[in-house]
Amino acid sequence: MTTTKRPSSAVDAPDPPGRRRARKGEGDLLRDEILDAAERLLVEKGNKDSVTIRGVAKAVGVSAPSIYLHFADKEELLYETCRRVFDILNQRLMEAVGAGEGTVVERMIRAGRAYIAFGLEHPGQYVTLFGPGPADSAPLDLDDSDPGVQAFGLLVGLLEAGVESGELKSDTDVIAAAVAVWAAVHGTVYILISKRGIAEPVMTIDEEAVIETALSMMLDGLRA
Amino acid sequence: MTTTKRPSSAVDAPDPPGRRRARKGEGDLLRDEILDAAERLLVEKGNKDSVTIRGVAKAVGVSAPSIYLHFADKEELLYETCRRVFDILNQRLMEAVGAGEGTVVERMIRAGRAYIAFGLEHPGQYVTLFGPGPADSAPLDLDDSDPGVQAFGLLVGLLEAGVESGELKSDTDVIAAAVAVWAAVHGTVYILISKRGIAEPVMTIDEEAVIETALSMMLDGLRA
DNA sequence: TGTACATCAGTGAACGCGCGTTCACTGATGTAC
DNA sequence: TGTACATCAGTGAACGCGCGTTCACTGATGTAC
Repeated sequence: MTTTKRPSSAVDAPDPPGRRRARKGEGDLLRDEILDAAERLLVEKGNKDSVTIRGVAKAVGVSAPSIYLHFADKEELLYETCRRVFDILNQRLMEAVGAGEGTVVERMIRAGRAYIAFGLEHPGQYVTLFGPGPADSAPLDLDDSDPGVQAFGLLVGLLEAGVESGELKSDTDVIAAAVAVWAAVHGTVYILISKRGIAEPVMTIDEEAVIETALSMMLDGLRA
Repeated sequence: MTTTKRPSSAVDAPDPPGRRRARKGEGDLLRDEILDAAERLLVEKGNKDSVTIRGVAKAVGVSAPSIYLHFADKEELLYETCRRVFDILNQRLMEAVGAGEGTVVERMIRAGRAYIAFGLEHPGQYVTLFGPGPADSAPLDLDDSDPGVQAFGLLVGLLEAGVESGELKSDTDVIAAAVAVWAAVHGTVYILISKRGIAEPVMTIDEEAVIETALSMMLDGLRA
């Protein structure tokens, strides 16, 4: 079956060293490989600045300028990488909230758990999404298609439903509460990520217990 | 009074362009100026990597190699900068907890408020202290002199006192609860910092309302 | 008080490095005739 | 079916830049005699 005319390169060799060049219509194949590699490196380094165009190219097994065939510049590459990840998070949140009905409180717990689980599974991507952006970044003009805006809207909607149904305190400022809830789950993810491997020698942290405490704190404070 | 022999330089000119050289015993003066400048730049850039040795030197009005007269390398400079900031945070927390007695819950509220206020006042330093460290950073071996360990101990002690006095739930896992509480206040600081200037066009966030909601959520969840 | 000297704070030039990006190119792939 | 050609994916070399850090130095300050 090895009917390739290509000389010595192993036929099905893993991509990185010596990949097959894409056929004519298949330019987007490399694009996806680049995004995969960028995401992988992001997880590994846990830091936007440590992901370099040259590093991504090397990971894919391609020359650095090839990246520019698919992305205008480094910023666009990182933006697309993050967007893909964010879309997955959003999908998970929507599944958690939507699937099976239950009370608003139950749905919020499910959403919170899904959010935290996602963060702990994808620490590198998470930090990139929600970590401190470079201070010089122009205040992005968000619109409704932005996945962050969508996720936040989901949360606000949930809180509004809870207030209406009487499950949550009637005097809740839903925007402020949404930010506070987001802050609580975000903080939990963040602290657990940061402290992995740092706190270990000093104390062991029961991640499950922290998550349960955080979630129940959150809801006891909101419930009517 | 302008008895200086120095020729044209303005006598009391602001430091940056053309500072007076330190006298013999006063080498530490520059050290402090360097730390001040590093802290200032950290706040401005909000990012460790954007603070450069050359930038700090320029801000002080001194050549880059001068930095090495006072710090072994960039890492040490940044570490010392952070430590100074962390000591201030710790002091504020201890003041908040200690001054005036009150119930454990009241003291925790004061501490939480002090923590959040500190973070919002010093966003650049805060992010540097608690932001994602470089992934390659060796798992620091912390000891009891570390200000982070001290602050965490303060929180754990407070929670233990609350459990003992009956103010907090008797089955509280104090370590997990301490992490969760820390996560909540950290998350609040972090989200409010990140969203300043980003969310603005889309929605205005009432920072005070968020803080109050977060603190009360936290405590309603812990209270017996 | 005057002078020679050690000490100390700070400098200018240079190093090697990795970065993002550009440019002119190569050579395989598909298409028109 | 065979050949000439356009298109497209990808490359190698080079650019200018800012970085952390080192090195041999300068010149003011204080001290010993």
